[in-house]
Amino acid sequence: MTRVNDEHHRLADDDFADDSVLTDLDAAQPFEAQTCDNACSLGSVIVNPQDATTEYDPLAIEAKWQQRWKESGLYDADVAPGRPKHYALTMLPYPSGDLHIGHWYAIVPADAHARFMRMQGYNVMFPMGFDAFGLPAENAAIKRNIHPKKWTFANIERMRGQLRRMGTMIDWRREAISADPDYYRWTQWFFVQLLEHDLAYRKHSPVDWCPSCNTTLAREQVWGEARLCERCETPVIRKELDQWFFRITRYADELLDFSAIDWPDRVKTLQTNWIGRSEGASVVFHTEAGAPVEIFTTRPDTLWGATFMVLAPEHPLVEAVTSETQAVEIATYIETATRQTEIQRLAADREKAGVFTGGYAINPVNGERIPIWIADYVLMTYGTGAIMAVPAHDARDFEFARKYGLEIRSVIRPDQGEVPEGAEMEAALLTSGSMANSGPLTGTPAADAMAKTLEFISAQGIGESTVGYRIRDWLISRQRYWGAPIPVIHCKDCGPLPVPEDQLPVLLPDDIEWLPTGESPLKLHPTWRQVECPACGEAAERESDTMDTFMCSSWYHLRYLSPAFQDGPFDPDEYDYWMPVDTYTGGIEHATMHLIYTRFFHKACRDMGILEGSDEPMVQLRNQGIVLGEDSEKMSKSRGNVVAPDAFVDRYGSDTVRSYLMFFARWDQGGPWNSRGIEGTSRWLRRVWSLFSGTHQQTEPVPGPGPGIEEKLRRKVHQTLRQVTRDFESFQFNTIVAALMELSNEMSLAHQNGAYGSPAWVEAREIYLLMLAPVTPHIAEELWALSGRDESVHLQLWPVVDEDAAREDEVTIVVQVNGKLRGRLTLPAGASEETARELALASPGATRFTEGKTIRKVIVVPDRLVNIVAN
RNA sequence: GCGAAAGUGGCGGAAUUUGGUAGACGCGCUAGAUUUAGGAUCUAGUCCCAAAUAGGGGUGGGGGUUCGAGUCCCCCCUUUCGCACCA
Repeated sequence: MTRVNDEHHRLADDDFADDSVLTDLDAAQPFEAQTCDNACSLGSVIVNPQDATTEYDPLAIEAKWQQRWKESGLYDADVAPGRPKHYALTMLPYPSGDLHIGHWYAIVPADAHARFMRMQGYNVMFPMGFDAFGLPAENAAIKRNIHPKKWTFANIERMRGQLRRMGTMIDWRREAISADPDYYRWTQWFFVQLLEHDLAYRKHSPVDWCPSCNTTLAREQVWGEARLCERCETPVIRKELDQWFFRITRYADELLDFSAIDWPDRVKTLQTNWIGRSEGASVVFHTEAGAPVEIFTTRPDTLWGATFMVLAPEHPLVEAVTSETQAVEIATYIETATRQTEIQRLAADREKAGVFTGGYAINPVNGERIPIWIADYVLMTYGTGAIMAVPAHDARDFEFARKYGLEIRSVIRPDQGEVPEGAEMEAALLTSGSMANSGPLTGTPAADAMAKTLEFISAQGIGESTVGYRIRDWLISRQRYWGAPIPVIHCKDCGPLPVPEDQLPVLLPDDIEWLPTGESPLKLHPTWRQVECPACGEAAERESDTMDTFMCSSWYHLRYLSPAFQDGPFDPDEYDYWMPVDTYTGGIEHATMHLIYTRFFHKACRDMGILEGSDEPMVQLRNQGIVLGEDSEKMSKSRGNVVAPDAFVDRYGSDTVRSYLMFFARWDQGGPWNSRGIEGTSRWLRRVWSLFSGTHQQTEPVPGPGPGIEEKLRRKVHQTLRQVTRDFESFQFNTIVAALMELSNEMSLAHQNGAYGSPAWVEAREIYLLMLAPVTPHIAEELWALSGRDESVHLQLWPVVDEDAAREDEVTIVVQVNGKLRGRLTLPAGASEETARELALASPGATRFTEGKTIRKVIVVPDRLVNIVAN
């Protein structure tokens, strides 16, 4: 999960991970929040020498408050029965070395939202941790000869400091690190539970293997048609191996049910497509060779149009059905097909090719003898690896039939027209129609075709309705060192057995050696694998594969509940209070990986009796977009367009970086970083500072506010409060900052007009600082203190909109003639339709255009507009 | 090919509840003020055409509904993302 922000930081951005980090690593120092003293000595970059005594000095302010917040435990979140809770979670980072701008973009608005919820009165927990197992650490180890553990924990230390500088409300007491034995002990424990509940199994099967990462990958980690490794974009190859799987397919139907969660449609669609449920039938075809072949079809109503059958080249019955005369050709084809997959099935318009096996099957609905072919357009991994081919009504089968001169027979009568003659068809007929040439079912209308056919085949005992899924069981074995060892012992006599719970964790050995074979050092370790069989006591061997790191990240939100808990993966009291996660934020790239795994994991744990309550782990999900480089390209070290947040924090302070990240783009969309744009939020905060720190005070005596000034100020304040509240609720951070900028402009004007010091001003300042608190917590805290408050601004409740004050008492009414803007009227709010109509009709803007015309109609929208229709 | 999202100034982006003043806020730019200086600050301006404040045009293109469309409907184009021989 790792990639808090953009897609594969983990490895594709090894770019990020390796070089950049390692250069500093020897000198890696814990990065502590600056104390006031040294921060002050750094000085402020933006200085107006004339105001040297009162200038905004973000670095000093931020360091001071971060220190105080830490000391006072301001953000500690504890179980408080009876108090409404809010569990705000953001996807944990992978400790790649340095926090980059994408991490800031993911975490800062999530933090602002969490702070807002806290001011709404919730007991908010906002924890953080590290997804610390994974390949970059091993790559670093091999490349730089640093132990993965050392590399990882040094990076964590560094990133922790960088995270602190953000000024978040993270409760660090809850930090969890997946590579910590106290953590992975429980990851292993979960594996054992899954194994004992038959939700984990070991199977010898073809799996995707990345030759560059030297490990197997889950189906979810193989991308695109070219079948590239998700991390290094190397084409994967296929290997036959004994591997561990989790039965996620058992949960396919439940995972399609999103009714209990508020997640973006996009994610729900991605997961739905990934699961790929399709209803159909399985039908058994007998073969002349004897072995029955089961097929899956979504169109059982076209059974009578099946004129041949196709098996995947890997289908186990290929050999059995192949005739002697075709054996050589078949063997050659299989070899070619296999090699093709191994090299990589090259892209685009692969023409369908296949070979006749020489064998025949019997179509069970009509007893016809149909040839059996093999072709690689039939996939062993979907359905049963065998299809009935209905060329008249399937585009692929049609193409294949034409190429090899196989019979095409239409069994659908289109709504208009006749049943097409197979030999004359130019393309497969895919539209609906009634059944034709279909024996007893001929004439069945399209609407009943499926049901009737299913009824028929089930009555005949030749098939039944089934559901096919695209999703496959989750392959979790990795042939790597830096991961949680799969807690299994292989005994010659007793088979694979789980490590007994009292022997967990199975610790990773530290004394490892990297051999150039690319193989996991665990496999080659001289002693680590040697154990006694827990059942018979004989010599046995440890499993040397480790778990997919997505297993670690499937339950980290549970470890945050009680990271030190020793009697189980989490403290049930904490679970009962805090779970489920109320707001989850992170990148969309995990839609079909982490976000589907963690749902499965939660449901599996529920069924194993480990947890109860909500059927879903995370109630609300929101995704942020990606920050691109200034060149509008994805950031990468090789492109040299990586934005380093530290430099901007040094120069402008965290509050400025925070507010700019919230302001510069729609959060869910992201966009290119602009180093000049940040000047805008920097200026804004300096103006806010001078407005509220006292430096804006005029030396001349102020005559007092003019007429209506206070009222106008209050109106703007409460209107802004209404908007900001609503925008926080809907994660519209850019307009929150815009609204605050607008209000400070308005207040500046009010100040010039003598509002300073008036009751309306005092109220405005208070509300302003409260609204500012979640966005820029340090400056808000400092100005709050300067205004004479003793208690932290972050302990205050969110202000309430005074609707009376927010109400406009005068409105501008637009006068249109034939829909075109012709003038404006200022009227008291709530003026009657008659008044508006008459004033509009008499207005010079209108009369100029209505003169000499007949007025046909006048539309009056109260407090909005008057449209005069005339011709 | 299938699925989803999106096209608004030079740029990032606003336009809420319900179709009702398009361009909020900021960047950039222009002019001026101030300053020894400025990548500082302040003031004014900044959709286009046209022009002193009139008027016309304008939200990817075309059509439609409506008194009125960035917003609703239909067709097309473009971009991005996901899936991709799924039977």
